[in-house]
Amino acid sequence: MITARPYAHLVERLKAAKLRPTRQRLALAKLLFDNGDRHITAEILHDEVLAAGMKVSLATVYNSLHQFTEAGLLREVIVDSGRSYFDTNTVEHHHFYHVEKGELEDVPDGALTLGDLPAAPDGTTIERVDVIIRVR
Amino acid sequence: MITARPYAHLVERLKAAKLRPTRQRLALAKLLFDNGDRHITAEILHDEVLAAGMKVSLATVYNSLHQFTEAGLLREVIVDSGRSYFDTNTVEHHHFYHVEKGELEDVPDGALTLGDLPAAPDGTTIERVDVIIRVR
DNA sequence: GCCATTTGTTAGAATCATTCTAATATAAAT
DNA sequence: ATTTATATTAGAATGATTCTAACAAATGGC
Repeated sequence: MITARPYAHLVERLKAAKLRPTRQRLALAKLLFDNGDRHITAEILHDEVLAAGMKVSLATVYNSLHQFTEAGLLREVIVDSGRSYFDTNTVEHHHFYHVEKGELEDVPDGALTLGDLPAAPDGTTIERVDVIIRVR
Repeated sequence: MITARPYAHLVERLKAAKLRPTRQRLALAKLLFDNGDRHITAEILHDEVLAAGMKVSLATVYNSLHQFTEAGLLREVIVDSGRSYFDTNTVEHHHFYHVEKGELEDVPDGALTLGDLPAAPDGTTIERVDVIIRVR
């Protein structure tokens, strides 16, 4: 809930993830988590945080995105060998990737059903399954 | 077929793709297409071509991989935001990706069936669908 | 509470994968 | 064979990402 103290819930969220609620992380968390579902790159988030008038280096944006991902607050989506996307929707789901615009979009829940998965190779375990539908 | 003139079939293959059969491209084509199905990165292919005693720059390896892909001789597989993999099997199929080893493996034909695809977003067309099964 | 020590965080500099472009080589035309 | 056009190569430049040294915050002893 967003109250009179607009960072209180973000402070709690970061603490719960065992990350100190620093000025930089709070600025990033606000952009990420107070704006509905988002698919974002480090570069774009960095531009946004600067546009909001806060000084955070690009390296810190990268560090934070990875820490948030590790903590389960974000999910990394790999669709482009050249830049990483991060998704604020951490529930297992799939994606459309608009190749030309470089934009990601969720496949609506239940719109895609994956049959039985094949057995994982010798001595390996399945960690995650991603379906990427490339559109133009 | 590999005959007494070990490059003849590769020369034909490159010509058919409207690419001049240069020394560099032949060396790369030999490593790629005369060794069964392969999943390879630019870096690895470069190491291999050097190990074979031929001088080809890494930039040329990249150029050639992209030209081969454009010509339909290779298929790019995106599993890692940081490096590109190229697959000599150009038939539509899916992959296991061993996250730790950084190795790709084909999902056996028919072992994975994808149900009906969701409709592509407003004014877009599906170009390609990839399923990546990340294993550990 | 205050200082010392440890632990966590930040961001400038370095690295690595990839692409760009100027130089080189091959092909086509005369 | 020489010129002109086109294709190819690879060194240098770029862009995304990571590393590490400087910095800041927390903890423990007094």
